[in-house]
Amino acid sequence: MYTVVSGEGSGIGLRPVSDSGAPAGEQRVVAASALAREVAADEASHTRWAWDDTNSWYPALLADGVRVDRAHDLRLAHAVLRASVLSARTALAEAGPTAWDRLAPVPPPGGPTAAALLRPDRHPGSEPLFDLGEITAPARTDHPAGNRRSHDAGPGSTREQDERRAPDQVRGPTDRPLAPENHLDPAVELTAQLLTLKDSTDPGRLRLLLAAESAGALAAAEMHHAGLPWRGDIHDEILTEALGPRPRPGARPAKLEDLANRIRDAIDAPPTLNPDSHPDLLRAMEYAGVGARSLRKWELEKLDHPVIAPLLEYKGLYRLYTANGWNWLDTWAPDGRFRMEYVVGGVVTGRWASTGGGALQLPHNVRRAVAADPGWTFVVADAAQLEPRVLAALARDERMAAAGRSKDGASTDMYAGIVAAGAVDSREHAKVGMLGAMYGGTTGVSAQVLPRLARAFPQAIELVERAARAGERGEKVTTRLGRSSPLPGDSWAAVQGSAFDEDAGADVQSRARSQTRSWGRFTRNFVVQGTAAEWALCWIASIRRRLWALGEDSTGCPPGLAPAPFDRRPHLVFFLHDEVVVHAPAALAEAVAQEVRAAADEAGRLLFGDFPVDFPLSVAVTESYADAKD
DNA sequence: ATTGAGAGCGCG
DNA sequence: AAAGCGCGCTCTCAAT
Repeated sequence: MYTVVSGEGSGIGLRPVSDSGAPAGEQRVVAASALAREVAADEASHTRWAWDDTNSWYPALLADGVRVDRAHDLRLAHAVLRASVLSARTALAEAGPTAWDRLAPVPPPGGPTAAALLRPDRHPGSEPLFDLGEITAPARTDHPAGNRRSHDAGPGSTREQDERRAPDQVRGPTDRPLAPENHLDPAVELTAQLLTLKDSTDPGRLRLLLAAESAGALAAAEMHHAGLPWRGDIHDEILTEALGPRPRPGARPAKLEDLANRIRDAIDAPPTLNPDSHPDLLRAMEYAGVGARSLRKWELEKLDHPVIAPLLEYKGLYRLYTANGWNWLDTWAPDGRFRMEYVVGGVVTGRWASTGGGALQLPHNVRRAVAADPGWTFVVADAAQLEPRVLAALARDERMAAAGRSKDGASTDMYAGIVAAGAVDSREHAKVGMLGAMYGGTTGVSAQVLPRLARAFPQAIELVERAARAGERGEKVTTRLGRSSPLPGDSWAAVQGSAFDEDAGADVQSRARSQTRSWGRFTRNFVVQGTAAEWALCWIASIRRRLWALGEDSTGCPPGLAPAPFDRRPHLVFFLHDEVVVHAPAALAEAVAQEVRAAADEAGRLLFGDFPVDFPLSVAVTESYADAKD
């Protein structure tokens, strides 16, 4: 059973819809102020809440202390169903783009991103659907961004990326308003999606994917609501220790100023030289005979010159200061919680992205500021070698899966297992070899050991090779649960075509070839990264359900600093691709660790049934995120 | 003033 | 050791 939630004039409509998509009762309209109470009452019926965008509705419910168990996020589901090859021959996929294709993700309320949108103060979610078009948060586009770095960006690559953007992508507020007929009813859309599932070639997998994606949206909203416990005083301590006291606006911190002077001295540069200006610094270094052709850290490290040491130190501290300095602290964690803004499904592969705050790039050197509340603790868990294990299971490569299983209490390190299986000589070779196989590496050690891996694990290697070849032909590839890759844009085909012209120059042909291989590397990686993302979604979906159930028994716990409804409950506070942080009453830590492990097993079964693949975790119970060694 | 690029680094 | 996947952020600088 579903309950469709929608804005209806001054109130909010709640419409029961059956699992087959048929209306299952009259819509009732309730006042916005009564929504939380109504939803809480209906949770007992275990309904699945269907709404346009989780962030339009759920934050307000959480603010009222109401947690929901299941949801169906129509925007996210629509995107999956439109692209999946499993639903390619359905009405929803074959029709033209609708308003649902134009929706940009709604940012979490109350954060810097939402504030930047200058929205008039309204009750969130009480507006009709088409108003969502005002959101200016950048929608993720369909390109794999394989050409973003300069060294492999051929001429015109930027233009190509723009052309790859589908014409129906959401744009900013200057975009023309959607026509009234495009203002679609969420109940109508839900019915269409349920029919699409039924007509798809694998309803089971797609249903699971949509449920996992929506559960992810719930988890992301909950993590934003709860926030990551953040000790501003510790953060300040880290910064002051590294940089000196906080400088007045416009000034460099003392340590940076110091290092800047040492850099200038070492290369005889004038005091006016700004080390933040790459062209100026590089020119001055060239004049001093340093011999650097770029300012990349790993290239500088190879050089021997008095300027190198202070320059490397400067770069490190500069990074800390600009990306995660006092400014960041003021903006993103002013009140003891870092409220990260995840963008569920924000990456083409299905991984999450984030906007503002850099939640997915939290550097290790500030993680000490992530400290549990008094009486509480963190359970930090990460999946060991997730992607190669996913590949083994995806390919049903029994020998590779066996290399990842622990025997007789032996190591659960899959790379060690690959060595033990006699495939390669060292753990390092196993690691770079597998990474190369999954990323499409063509040089160095990675390429050297690939043939040995292919001999030992022919099924796994064949799977990624086939994905690469499909991409090179311009075809879609699909993950375990049915998320399909985008097609390359029009300009891709144009370049391919022009390479076949009689008078095609060598440069045109080589550009076409390089573009072909680049897309092949993208699709090669898509199946693995995308399926790993699905495993992770199932994992956190299971975790959040288990944690809630665990909390039922802990009502004796004294309330913590965590906001309701999590004040007495262990809850997720951080997610990073293959890693989670749970904030839990200290007394529940061991129970939480057990549930997190059970959730990983459950995720493996959901994706791969009884195929014998293990997903071992490394789990740490700790007061500080920094102490969780990974 | 604002915008877009390139460079570089953070994370998985 | 520095190529091969996916991202976001912040800086400078040139163009608008």
